[in-house]
Amino acid sequence: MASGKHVKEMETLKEHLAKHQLKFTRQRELILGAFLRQEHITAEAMYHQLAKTDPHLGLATIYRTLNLFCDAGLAQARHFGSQTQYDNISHKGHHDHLICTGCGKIVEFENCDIERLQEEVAVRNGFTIQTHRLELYGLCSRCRH
Amino acid sequence: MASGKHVKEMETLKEHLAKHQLKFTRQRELILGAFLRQEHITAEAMYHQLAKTDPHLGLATIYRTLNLFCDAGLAQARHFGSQTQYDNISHKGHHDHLICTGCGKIVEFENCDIERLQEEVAVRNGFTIQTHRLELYGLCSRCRH
DNA sequence: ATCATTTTGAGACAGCTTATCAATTTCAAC
DNA sequence: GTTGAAATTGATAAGCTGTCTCAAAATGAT
Repeated sequence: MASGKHVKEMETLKEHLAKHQLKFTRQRELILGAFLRQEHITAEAMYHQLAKTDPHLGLATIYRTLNLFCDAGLAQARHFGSQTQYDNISHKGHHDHLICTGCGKIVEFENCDIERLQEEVAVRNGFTIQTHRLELYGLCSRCRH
Repeated sequence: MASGKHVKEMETLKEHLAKHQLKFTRQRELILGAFLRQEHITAEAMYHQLAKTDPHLGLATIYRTLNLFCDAGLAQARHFGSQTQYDNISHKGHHDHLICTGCGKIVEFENCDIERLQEEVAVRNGFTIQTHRLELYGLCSRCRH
């Protein structure tokens, strides 16, 4: 099928399936391919996205499969607002947000020093970080008057 | 009423109410008092807690009021699992969270260095920080096996 | 090809949160 | 202190996400 792009992840999935007596299906292959193209996505969004090419792919199957990816260590569920975001673990370059409470403007940033300190905090508490979320709320220069 | 314990927060609430043509009610005062005694709580938990002394306080009112506190900057909503936790902002400065994606355990921490770096990022982008949210997701020592 | 086992799809169902609306409360103006 | 427009409340209905159910289909070892 589709090029040798996501071979490593496909292998990870197959290993997980084998280890748990689960089967490799057309749907699981399809959903993994679509998932790996995203940085993060909701089940609903993927449902609509895949409906174009696969109208009969059920929403329940997508939920089940994304949760399977979490078990296999390929994805990570994050609850955001009222929905669950499934983050692509293999996708690096995490970006954090500065959010203006006045006008809603969002500025993305990255800061290695902060990430390093986060790692220290985690280790000190016996945690292994998978992902994180950092949002700074405040007023941008325009809104501060 | 209840001692001069949460005067500052009560003032913050009253200012917010005045600014938005909202009214100061018995329920809002009651819920704020109960809320400030917690570090974080769910609407459901507060409902049961307050039911002992106020059996006719509606769940919808608690949700509405906790969301109001978020608008007023007294609370911050955090979605975990299928529920929403309302964090008490005023509680000892600001605490961030280490969240175990395996068992749901939450460890709170504070780190001045991270806060300082956040401030730097904000200044560099012309922002004045009002509050922030930092959540580290990963596996705790037990769940890592 | 056979067949036990797993998976799928569609919809029913369940948990958490918000919307609805008549009755009540607040509060500013008398 | 009354009055009355506007906001709030409580009870419940409705909405949204996500999971469960189960008959039909697909998988994969033999």
